Amino acid sequence: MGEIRNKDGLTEEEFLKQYKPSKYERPSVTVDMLILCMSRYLDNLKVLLIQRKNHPYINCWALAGGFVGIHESTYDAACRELQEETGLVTNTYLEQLYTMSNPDRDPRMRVIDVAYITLMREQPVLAGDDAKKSLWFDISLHDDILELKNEEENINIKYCLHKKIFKNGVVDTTGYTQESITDEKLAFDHNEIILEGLLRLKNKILYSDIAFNLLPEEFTLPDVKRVYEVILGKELYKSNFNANIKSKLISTDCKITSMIKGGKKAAGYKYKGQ
Amino acid sequence: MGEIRNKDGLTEEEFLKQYKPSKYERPSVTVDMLILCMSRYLDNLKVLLIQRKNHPYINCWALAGGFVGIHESTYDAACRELQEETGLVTNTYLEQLYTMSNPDRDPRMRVIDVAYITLMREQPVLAGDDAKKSLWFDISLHDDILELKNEEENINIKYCLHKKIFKNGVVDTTGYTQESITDEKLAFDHNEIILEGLLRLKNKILYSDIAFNLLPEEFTLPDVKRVYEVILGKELYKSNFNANIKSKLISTDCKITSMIKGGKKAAGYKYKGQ
DNA sequence: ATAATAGTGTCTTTTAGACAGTATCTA
DNA sequence: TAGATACTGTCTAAAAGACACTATTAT
Repeated sequence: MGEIRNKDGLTEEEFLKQYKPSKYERPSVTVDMLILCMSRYLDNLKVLLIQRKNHPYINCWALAGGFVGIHESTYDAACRELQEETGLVTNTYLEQLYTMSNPDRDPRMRVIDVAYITLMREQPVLAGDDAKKSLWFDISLHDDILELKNEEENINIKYCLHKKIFKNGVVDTTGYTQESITDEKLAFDHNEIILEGLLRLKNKILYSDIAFNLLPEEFTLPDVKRVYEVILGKELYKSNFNANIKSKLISTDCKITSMIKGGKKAAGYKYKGQ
Repeated sequence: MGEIRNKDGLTEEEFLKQYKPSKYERPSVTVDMLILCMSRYLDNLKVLLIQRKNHPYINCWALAGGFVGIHESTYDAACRELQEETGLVTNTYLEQLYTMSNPDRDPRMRVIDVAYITLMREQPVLAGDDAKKSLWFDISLHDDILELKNEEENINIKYCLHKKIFKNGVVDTTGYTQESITDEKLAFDHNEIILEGLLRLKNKILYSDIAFNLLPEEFTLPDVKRVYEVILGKELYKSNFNANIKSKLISTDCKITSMIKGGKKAAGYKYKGQ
C-alpha cells in the first residue's frame, strides 16, 4: 500500500514529507456528504462514493466533499459540492450529521470535517473519467457487518463493527470501532460517517417524513412500506403500516406500477407535505 | 452600543479596523458549551453564561467556550474548557450538538463553532472577578418566548422566536429567527445554540436516560418526575410515570427529603445505569 | 388539625402487533 | 390458470392516558 505512487510519482511517505500546510495553526475545514438513495427495485439503500486518485488514501473510496470557502457556510458548501458531484439537486434533503475532528484523521494536516446526510432519488452519476470515478454502492448492514457493494464493477467493501465504550474521566461514550476486512477500503473516517448516518436515518424515520425524499413524486403504498422496511431492517405489517401512513398521503386516483420487483399495479399516492 | 469602549479604549468599529486575522484563508475553530443544570428546587433548567468584556458583543452574555487547539479534537477541547470554566466535571454529560458556520457570525474573522450540550448537577461557579463574570440563568421557554433570568443580579434576557421556512432552491429548512426584546443580549448566535439544545434535550429525554445527569446520586420519584416535566413542558401522571421509570432505578431503602419545594420525605432511588 | 404530597389501584382509550380472507394483477 | 401481491377487516396484547383513593408528612 505504501508503494503506490501518485501522478507525480510519489509514494505516500514522500508525498507527506513534501506537503506543506500553512504555518499558521488553524485547521482546514471540509464538508462531506453521505449521499443516499434507494435502489431501483427498492431492495436496499445506496451510497455515492468517489474513488480517490491521490494521496492520502489513494484508490480508496470516499464520500463526496470538499473544502469550505472562507465566505460560505458549511451548508452552502454542501449544496455547492452536491451540485458539482451529482448535477441535479432538486428535491434533495440535506441535514447536518456530525462534525469529525480527530486531529489525526487526515495525515496531511489538521482537517475538521462537517458531515451532512443527503437523501435523494436515484440518478445517474456524472460520467466517470480518469480523474474522477464515482459509483453508487449497495448498502447492507446486518449482524454488525457493514457491506458496500457495486456489482457492475465487482467492488466489495466490508467493515466489521465492534461496540466499544470510551471512558476518559469526564464522560462515557459508546461508539464503534471498525476494521475493514476486504482489500477495498474507505478513506479517512468515512466508515464512521456512514454508520452514523444510517443510525440517524433509522431513528429519524420514525418521527419524521424524511423517507419520502427517497421516493419519486408518485408511489404506491407497498413502495413506501418497502422503504421503511429497508431502513428499519425488519418487516412491517401491511395493514397496520398502511393505516398509519395514509394520513400523510393524498391519493392520485391512478393505478400505477409498483417499483418493487414482482409488484402489481397499485393505487398511486403523493406525499401531502407537512 | 457602538460607542462602548473596551479596556484599550477602542469602540467596536475601531477594534474591528485594527484587528488582523491571519492572511491565510482558513477559518478559526471554536467550541462552545451549552451548560445546563436544574435549579435547586427543580423548578426550571439553568444555563451557565459568561459576560464578555471585550469586542465584539461587549457586555453581552455568552456560552462558555474557546478555541480548539491544533492537536486536540473538539471533544477534548470541550472537556478542557469545561474543566477551566466550572472546575468540577465529574458525572458530566457531554454531547456534540451542532456546528454553527454562518460566515458572518463573528465580525472579527471567520469562525466555525462546534457547539456541545452539557448536563450536570448545579454547582457554584468560579468566583466572578472583574475579568470574567459567570452566572447561572433560569431558563423559561413558553409561547415562543425564550427567557433567561438571574434574579440576584436582576438580569433579564428575552428572545421572541419566529418560525421561518428557508427555501434556497435546493432544500427547505425550517428554523427560527430570533430577536432580543430586552437590553441584555446574548453574544454571537448563542441564542440559536440554546434553542437547539433545549429541543435536543426534549427529544432525547424520551428515548434515553440523560435526565439522570441533572440529578444527584440519590433522588426520589417525584424528583425525577419533576425533571421530566420541566424539560417536556407539561405535567405527567404520577402513577404512570413512576411505573415506567422504576425499571431504570434501584431503591436505596432510605427515606430522603425531596428537592422539590414543599415536598415530603419519599423513598430514595439511584439510577441503575445502562 | 389541615392541607398538601407520596404512593397504590383501577379503569378507559389508544396504539401496536398479528393474522385471515377476498380481490386483483402478473406471468 | 397458477401464484403472487394489493387491499380490507378483525382480533389480541400492550402501552398510554386519566382518575380515585389511602397513607403519610410538613406546617
